[in-house]
Amino acid sequence: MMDQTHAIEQDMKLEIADYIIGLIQRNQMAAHDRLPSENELAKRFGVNRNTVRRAMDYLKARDRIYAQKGKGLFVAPSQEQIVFPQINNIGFSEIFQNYPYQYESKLLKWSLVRAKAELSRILEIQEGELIYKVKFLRSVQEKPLAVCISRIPQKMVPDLQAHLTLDCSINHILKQVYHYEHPVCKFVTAEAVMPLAKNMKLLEVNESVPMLKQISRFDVPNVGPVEHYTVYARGDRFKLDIQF
Amino acid sequence: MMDQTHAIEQDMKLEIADYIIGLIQRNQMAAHDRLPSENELAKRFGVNRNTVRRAMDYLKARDRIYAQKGKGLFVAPSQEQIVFPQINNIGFSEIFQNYPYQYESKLLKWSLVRAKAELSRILEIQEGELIYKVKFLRSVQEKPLAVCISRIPQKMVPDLQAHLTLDCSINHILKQVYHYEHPVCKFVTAEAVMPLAKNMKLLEVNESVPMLKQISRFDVPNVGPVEHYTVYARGDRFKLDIQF
DNA sequence: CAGTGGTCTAGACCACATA
DNA sequence: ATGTGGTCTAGACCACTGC
Repeated sequence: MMDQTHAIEQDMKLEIADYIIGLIQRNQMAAHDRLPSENELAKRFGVNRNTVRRAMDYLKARDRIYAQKGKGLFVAPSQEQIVFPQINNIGFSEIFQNYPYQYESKLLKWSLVRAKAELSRILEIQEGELIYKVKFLRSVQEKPLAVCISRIPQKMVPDLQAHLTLDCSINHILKQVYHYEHPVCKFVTAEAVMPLAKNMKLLEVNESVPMLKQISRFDVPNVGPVEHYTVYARGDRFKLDIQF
Repeated sequence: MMDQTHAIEQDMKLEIADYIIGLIQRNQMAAHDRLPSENELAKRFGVNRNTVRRAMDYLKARDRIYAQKGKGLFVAPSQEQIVFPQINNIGFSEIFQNYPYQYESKLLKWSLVRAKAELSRILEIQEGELIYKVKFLRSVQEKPLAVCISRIPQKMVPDLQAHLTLDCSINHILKQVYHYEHPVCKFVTAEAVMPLAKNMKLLEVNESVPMLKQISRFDVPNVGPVEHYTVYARGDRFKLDIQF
């Protein structure tokens, strides 16, 4: 079962994980095949089930396997990642108009808050000014993909809440209701982070799936900054693409 | 110690983690302050030390605390992240010429391999053609930041190994030795992943620190694709910045 | 009902740091 | 020598699945 001359890993977890990865890479197991149960693996490797569990957690975080409670562990399929082109004048809703994926955007909540230092700097407003904060859940193919938070100065969109519907698009509202030009992205930052507890449930991920966090600012031409936009996208389903 | 009327978290780990986050956010603990030991926290919360450990793992992955073996747990400072501007004609070495950071690039290994399907498609060569694969470790302020892998068709850089030194720059070699124009980035993809076991030691991170994985292609003007470039950057220290 | 993954307790040994 | 975090064993209970 195990290599007879395996290197002293001194970390049973990685040893077990490597063994499973080897099985998958050598095509001895295909996508959605069921792995031996945790108890079975513990017996075979002569370790405690807790050690097996840590190895499985490692593999889940790296998207090699997935678990179904009561059923078992399964080999994860090669992920079909959503490639998201980062273009400076286009948003989620517009991207997916040209994609063959079933796409859905759901309004989660909105609130009126006061701008703190960092936010007021980026939006070029005074600290303490009122800001609409609107949170969306974006899903593709019925599976959640990203949590997005728009922050827009109230003075630019008075009475915004009157136009927020369950499946509204901010860009659409800015154009149709407030008659702004199409906002343009001035910058994006992207970083890898671990999910916040509150987003784990929304995005249906466990705590070990990495997220791509993006912060951007959108301006209306000849008007100025209109939107501070934060995206937490599932790392296993989302890939940013920048063309030059 | 604990909230008297705390919500039933049904997950002691998150409850403990939230408590520590609260301490930090309310400024009751400052950066580099020492937390109570794991045994102490276990006593206070009336849970087993294993549960405390899982809570601490959660906080470490999110960069709220760090551990020192034999010493204790400490509040992590607000991370000074390296902001890396994604511009289409500039590489690591050139970026850091204009930064006040102490920067170092170290050649880890090189090898000559055959191109597989995906790689040959991107570099627009035949499958099986020989490719130089060169691996670097980039460090900033004495701390490792990213592992970078360059893949360059052998026919474009014959005898490359003769010019590889411990602190060489690929762009510099392409220009000075092979007299190419400065390569230009045609595209970049960025995604969040968990670290590979082999990169964990190099980058001095544990398995729960997310990585920003970037793949890009560089072309020499009027010549064509020259380099396939993969970067695994520490999520806690690296942020991508795109200006429009 | 038995088997599965998810969470937790209890206790052990190690390597490392500090006094 | 004591205390720390890091790893592991042994065993428990739960919620869920499928027979």
